[in-house]
Amino acid sequence: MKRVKNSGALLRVPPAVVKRLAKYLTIVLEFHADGVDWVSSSGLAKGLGLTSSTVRQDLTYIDFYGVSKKGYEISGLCRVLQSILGADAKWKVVVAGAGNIGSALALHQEFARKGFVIMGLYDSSKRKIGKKMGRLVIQDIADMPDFISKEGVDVGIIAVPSAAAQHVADMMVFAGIKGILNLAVTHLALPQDISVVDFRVMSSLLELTHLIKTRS
Amino acid sequence: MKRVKNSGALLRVPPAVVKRLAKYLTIVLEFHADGVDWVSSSGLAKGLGLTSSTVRQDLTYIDFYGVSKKGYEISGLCRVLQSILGADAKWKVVVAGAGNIGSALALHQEFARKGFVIMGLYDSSKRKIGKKMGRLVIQDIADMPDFISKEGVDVGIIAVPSAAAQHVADMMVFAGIKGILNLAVTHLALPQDISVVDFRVMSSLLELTHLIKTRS
DNA sequence: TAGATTGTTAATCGATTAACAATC
DNA sequence: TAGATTGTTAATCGATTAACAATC
Repeated sequence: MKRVKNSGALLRVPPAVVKRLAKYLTIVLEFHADGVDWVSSSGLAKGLGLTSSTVRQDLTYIDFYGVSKKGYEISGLCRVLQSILGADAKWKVVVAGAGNIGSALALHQEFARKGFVIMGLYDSSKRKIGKKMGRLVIQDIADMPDFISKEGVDVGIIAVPSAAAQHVADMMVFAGIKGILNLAVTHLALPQDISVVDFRVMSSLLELTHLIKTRS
Repeated sequence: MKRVKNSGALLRVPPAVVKRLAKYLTIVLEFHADGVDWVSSSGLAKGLGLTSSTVRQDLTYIDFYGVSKKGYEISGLCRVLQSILGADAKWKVVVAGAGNIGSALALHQEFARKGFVIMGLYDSSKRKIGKKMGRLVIQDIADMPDFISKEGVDVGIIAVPSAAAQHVADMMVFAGIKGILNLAVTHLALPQDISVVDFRVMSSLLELTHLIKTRS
């Protein structure tokens, strides 16, 4: 068992692995909270519905080593996973679209606990602007770009209707946003250096109904 | 160009393809609403950030044929995609967990428009039970299983805290649910014949922050 | 006809799994 | 020590892309 993985490079983590690293982090945080100190690759696998081989292969991409016969030390694993995912930093976030889902995310307690600070909630509807949502007041979306630039907001969550999504994304990018979580069904055409992750409940539901129709 | 694809079997659609079929459906419905009649594989690819080769390969799995030089006839493509995804049927849905996100999904207009009928919204908090959310009244989660069985509910959306998720899922399965959309961070251990799709905003956000940290 | 676009095959690329020496 | 579990390699499996004859 050599002390250097992948010739020490730790460069690009494959997309499929990144998706799972977030799962490892959540389960390992739970173990940590429960006072568990060590976990094996098969323990992680069982908790997440994976194979132990996949787990060990995945952990190959992070700068952390297990111990023969004991497994992985949980607090260290937490720290390294948080670091690689950026979960050890504070992220400034704005939400565009104060409909049911946008408002729910803006109020979502989990975000604050995990270092995502919701700085603003925006909408274009005169009827909504000025309304209080928890500790936030819904702002005019026309004021969003200045706020993003001035505060150095990192992440924009797009929860506006499909037809407005590209325009809102363009506003965010122009104002200097670094990444976008896109809840709208529209595909966003954006510059290469802007990170985008799509998050669509309707797509997931249709994936589910297809599975149901074809069983298993 | 033969008239039969994949020796006419049209059996299993690979998971990666299923995920994209939902995207094809949304964009094709938009085109349809805009009065467009035909779309080429490169037109679809451009709108979704894919290659035309991927699009043609994907459409190989559905029982629908394009026409040389014209592309794909949109209304027919809609119909076949809806059929394979189950979007042409009505689905009975319950939501467990009346927090911000559960309530937002229960009120989400898009669901009703797409054939997903929210039949009930459940919570275990005495403080919430009885409260009105739009046209729904929050019910005691203890009454959920009977309702699922009696009404033949197809899909359960789990939006309860992590610690309760497995228990709620077990209740749903016992009552005869067919599929679960899991918003909780916990991995659900369930029988093989129950379909599960995970849908986690925190995972997507961490995927995004990792991307931001590593640029591109 | 000429040109655009399909469906399909084959090649490439990436992800997962199996196997096992190293090791604590 | 004996046994459990790691990290790594190689084999398998699945997904994407490239190329092109068929065709309208």
